[in-house]
Amino acid sequence: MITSIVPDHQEADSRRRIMDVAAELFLERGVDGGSLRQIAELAGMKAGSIYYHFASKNDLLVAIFERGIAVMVDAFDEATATGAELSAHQRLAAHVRAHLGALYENGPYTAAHVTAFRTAPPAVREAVVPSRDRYEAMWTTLIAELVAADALDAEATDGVHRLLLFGAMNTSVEWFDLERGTLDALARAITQQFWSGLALNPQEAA
Amino acid sequence: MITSIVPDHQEADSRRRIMDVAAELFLERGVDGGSLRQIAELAGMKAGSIYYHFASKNDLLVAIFERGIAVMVDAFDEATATGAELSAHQRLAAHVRAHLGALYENGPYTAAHVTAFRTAPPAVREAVVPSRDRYEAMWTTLIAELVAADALDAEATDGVHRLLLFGAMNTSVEWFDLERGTLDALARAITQQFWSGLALNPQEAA
DNA sequence: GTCTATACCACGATAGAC
DNA sequence: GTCTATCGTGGTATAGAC
Repeated sequence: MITSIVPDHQEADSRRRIMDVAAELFLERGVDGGSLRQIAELAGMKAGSIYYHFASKNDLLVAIFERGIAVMVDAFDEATATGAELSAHQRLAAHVRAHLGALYENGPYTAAHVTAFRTAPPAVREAVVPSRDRYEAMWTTLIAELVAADALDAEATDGVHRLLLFGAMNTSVEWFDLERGTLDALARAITQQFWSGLALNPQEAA
Repeated sequence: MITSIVPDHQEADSRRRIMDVAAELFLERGVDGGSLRQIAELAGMKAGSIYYHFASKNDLLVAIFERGIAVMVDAFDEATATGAELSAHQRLAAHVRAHLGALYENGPYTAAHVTAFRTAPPAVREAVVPSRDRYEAMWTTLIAELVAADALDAEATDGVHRLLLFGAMNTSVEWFDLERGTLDALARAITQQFWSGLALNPQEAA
């Protein structure tokens, strides 16, 4: 095992370890349910030491939520970045899959953000709102493009259907288990429900 | 104004008032964010007095969640009870509207259950699981009937699509505002998305 | 049925040694 | 960078007067 030559990475490592265990705890027990004492214990230190890395619990929350949003944004960008020519349906499917990947395949940050945000202190919520809005705008743009390409009903542009899609994707953290199903299958189910619904004879919808 | 003849309803009234303000508080701030001191103040009494009506905060939580589930169950039953002959699409629409009614038109109980359940203590969650399961079973049966009537894709019977529908309906408490939109319109949007999707040319879905 | 008073504990946060 | 020790606050819950 080779020891790094640069001075020492303890600070960055510890900061990250705190965030990792804290995000997991907030995801499971909520903002108020996860205490700094528990976080410290899981991170292998004492509660007071956390304050070397974060000025307050609120600061730690903001850092975690911002990271959760950054993970979503990165996933969105990567889904777009495939050089291939994609159909409208394929584009939507790729972004749904990417969002689910952010929720389940890149640490607990996005899932913690989605579940714990609503009970965070107002100051924390306000701090991350701009980043949240930026991610939502990416989806608004995507859906507008699909509508403009004559792929989707213009009704989708009013935002409600985007929010319903978010609801379906995000609430999956309450019941989806990676060990009992694949993300690809879940993404297909969500995309299908959004795209063409489940009716055998859709025209029945008077 | 006539005063009741029976001894006095103070106990039942106070108990209900505590539950009302507590449900609202749990809905807004989460289980740990709503303290018995705040609840007592909103209910017009002191914290210690709550213990005359509930043995513990957990007991209060269970009572609130159970009531939230009962409100959903009642709404479901009433949606079914219309004597009229309904098409499959109309039946689904009626039940979606009823579920939204439980979330928004019958007090904060169902909304509190939907948002605060996940961070409640394990003992509380376990206590209400049977009631939750009973409500979910009602939906499972409904969807199975729609599938059997050749109205829905058999895929809907695996449960995933029911959970996605729940996610779309329940997450609306995060963004839907009764003063800026009607429940009827929201119910139509959700039903349409579930039933026939948003694609103009669904067959594109390869 | 509600009050006052209080026990006991866990919380977030700070100060200063090492 | 982490520790120990501690402060002040606010949490749930209980006892007993009224």
